[in-house]
Amino acid sequence: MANSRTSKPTAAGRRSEILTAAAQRFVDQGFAQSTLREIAADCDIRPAAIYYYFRSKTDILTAVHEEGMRQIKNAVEQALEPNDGPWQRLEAAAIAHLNALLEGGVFFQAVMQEMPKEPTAAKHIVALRNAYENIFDDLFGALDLPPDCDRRDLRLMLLGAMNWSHRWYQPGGKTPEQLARNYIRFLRQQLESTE
Amino acid sequence: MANSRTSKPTAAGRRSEILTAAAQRFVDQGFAQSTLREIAADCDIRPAAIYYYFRSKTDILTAVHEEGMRQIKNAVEQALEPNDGPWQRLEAAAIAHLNALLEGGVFFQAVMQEMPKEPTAAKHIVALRNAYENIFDDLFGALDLPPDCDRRDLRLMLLGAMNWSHRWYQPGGKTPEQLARNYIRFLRQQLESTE
DNA sequence: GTCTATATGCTGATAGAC
DNA sequence: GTCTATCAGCATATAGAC
Repeated sequence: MANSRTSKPTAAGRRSEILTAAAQRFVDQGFAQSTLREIAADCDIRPAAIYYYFRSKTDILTAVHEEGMRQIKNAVEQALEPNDGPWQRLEAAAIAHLNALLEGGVFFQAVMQEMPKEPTAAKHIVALRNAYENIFDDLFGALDLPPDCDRRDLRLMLLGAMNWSHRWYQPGGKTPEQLARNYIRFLRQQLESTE
Repeated sequence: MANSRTSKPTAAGRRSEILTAAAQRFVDQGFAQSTLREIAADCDIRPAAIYYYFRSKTDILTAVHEEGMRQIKNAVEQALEPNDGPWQRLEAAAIAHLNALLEGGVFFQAVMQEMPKEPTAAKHIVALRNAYENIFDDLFGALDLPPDCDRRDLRLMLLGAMNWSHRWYQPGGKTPEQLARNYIRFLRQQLESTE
């Protein structure tokens, strides 16, 4: 990584270099097991230099979450075609979500692994996450479903199944896209049996 | 907890007292953030005394997993009535699983939160978990499903949705039983559309 | 503005007392 | 057999150099 031997690696890209290294460590080892020393070593700087760019270790995790949520929101919104049907739109969102989680950048993967424990940071992150999940709320709201069918439970089921998949996913089997299509298909029977 | 002021609290129950305190801490704070000092304080013993009962901190986590897997296997197997239909049996297993995860003892909750990272311990735990998940493999295998329906994906979807639920679950809303019934119902349309 | 030498406290674990 | 005083090292973070 880090083709940082070009001109001045300082200042501009350094902060994002630290952020990427941290996100990778958090994904691989978890937050608590990742030390500032390791992260600094990954960036060829001294541990204490990190404190010029971030106020604390928790601050780094918070920044990782912000970047991860920004990326996934973009990815899903770009995948949505306004003229598609509601099920197609939901499927497109699910594919984008699962692709980002299983094969995308480390930031969103880090998001799904561990939240900041510190209360104020946690509250901030939860708000970001809710804003993202609202996208899925709208997508489920647009479906034509039987009245006894709890859309919230449906959404929780789909997102839960997808989010949990990064615990067992191994590249080489089904692709994220195939997996997402299947998950959607399983739920879609619900609709088709009423028509 | 710990009505340990009866006669000799030593030796016999002490190991399980440590194990329970550790499991609780792991659930509340995660493995790395939980210190032996805290666990010892919970049991009114000195930190180093733990080493009489366990070889290392990782050993404690491994023991917690073993106990958790033992408990969930028992709970699910006892919930299965041999004479019920395949969907009823699957539903009963899902209810038992989700009940244990969301309202049951701390051991199974700890299991779902964090695996041992040390390779040999991890391998051992993965084997235990596979043995448990085979129960669900059998339950899905007994269903009468369309041939193009991948049972493995179905199982992964159901277990993923359930396992993820302990990230957002708050007592007071839907009960684990209601939730499990809904998850099963969403999948079950699959069968009914073929009959 | 950018980074470093260094402090302070806490960690898991050991060697050995009762 | 049961438990404790204590170690050696690493954690994050600060005060201050360039």
